[in-house]
Amino acid sequence: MKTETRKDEIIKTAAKLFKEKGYSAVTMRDLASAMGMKAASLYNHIKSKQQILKEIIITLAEEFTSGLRQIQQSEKSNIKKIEEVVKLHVKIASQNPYGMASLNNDWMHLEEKLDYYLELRTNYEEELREIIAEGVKKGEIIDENIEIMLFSILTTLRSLYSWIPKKEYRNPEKLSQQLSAVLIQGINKN
Amino acid sequence: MKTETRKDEIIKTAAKLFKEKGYSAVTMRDLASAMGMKAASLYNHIKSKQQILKEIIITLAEEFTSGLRQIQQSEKSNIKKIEEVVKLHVKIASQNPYGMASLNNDWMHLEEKLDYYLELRTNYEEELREIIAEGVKKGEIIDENIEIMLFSILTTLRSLYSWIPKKEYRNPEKLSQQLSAVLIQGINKN
DNA sequence: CAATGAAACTAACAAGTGTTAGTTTGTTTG
DNA sequence: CAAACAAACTAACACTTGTTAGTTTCATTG
Repeated sequence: MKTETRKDEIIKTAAKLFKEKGYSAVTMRDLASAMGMKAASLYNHIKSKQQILKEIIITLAEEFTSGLRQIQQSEKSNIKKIEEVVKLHVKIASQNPYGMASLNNDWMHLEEKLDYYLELRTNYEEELREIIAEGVKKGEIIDENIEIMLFSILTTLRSLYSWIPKKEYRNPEKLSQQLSAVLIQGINKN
Repeated sequence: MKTETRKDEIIKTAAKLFKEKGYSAVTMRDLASAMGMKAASLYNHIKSKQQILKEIIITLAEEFTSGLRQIQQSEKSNIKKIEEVVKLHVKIASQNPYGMASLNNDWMHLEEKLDYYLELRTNYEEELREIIAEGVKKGEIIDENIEIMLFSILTTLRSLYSWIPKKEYRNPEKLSQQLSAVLIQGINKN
């Protein structure tokens, strides 16, 4: 684990600002001012505003993708896999709630990397859908509309970033467990 | 029901654009071009860009507030009240998915009306919390963490606008019922 | 000590921003 | 027909945007 570079600090600060006002509403002068420097100085460390967004979003999207792949390959029940997915989201959202806001709200402002992002996102949804479908087939999960179960779970997990900052939710283990309870009771037969 | 004015058309078009790129990224020239006119001509009908956002968001927020108040005042069980809340969200999101995107993603760009919006939002959450708490007390709802149940339900309902446009979900009655099933099985004791 | 390099600066740019003023066009109405 | 009106237009404004070029500052290193 290397020490944090100036570039890392800029990206972290940018993520915080993006969360508050959104990518488009944050100017390079806003960002510079939050860093205690002039806008032009930012360009000693980063290539463009666009690159900052790209690094925030793509890094996170790839974390989700590789996290889910690992869960998928494990030999657990499908219900257990969903519990692991909950843990994955809680973990990533706890580590980087600001970045998660950009991922959720500003992905459409990706330019060159937009297609790549959408591919990751689509694959992620498809793999999670697969887990649920498998669970239904094996009788672990109730036979309710799969799309609705998928999106109910996913949208709840996706908005975690917005309430994780509240102090009640600072303990990731406890949060994951309670969240799993609420989300899974709803789809767990018996 | 009056016929749609030019102003209404502008607001509707704006909502569509705001959904795609967010309030800050949409310029008055973008909006004008989507309306087939020049930017300056918009000002014959609206006062400012800010006013468009305000009308979109505040109208919707007040619809939610008055909808929930009616549910609150009815003499139903708390589980039934939650089912009504689901219906309310499905109904509003079906009628105006574009506006809902602005409500969810661009409320922070409200200026004078920001405090009023936050008040409505806080009250809404508080009343829903009350319904859940009441349900727990009366044994209708499992004794799990109330905040987690609240936010799990609310965030799912809040993102309805993003998947309602898909054709599988165009039937509000069916969607409400399936959604209630998934969300409520999770908190319904027995 | 001289040279290097990281990290800040000032000044400026071309393009785009929301908005205003004043004008034109064409339809409706007294 | 004249007057009034809705709804578009052109031209321009003051300001903000992301970014580049070139320069200065100062601690580290050969």
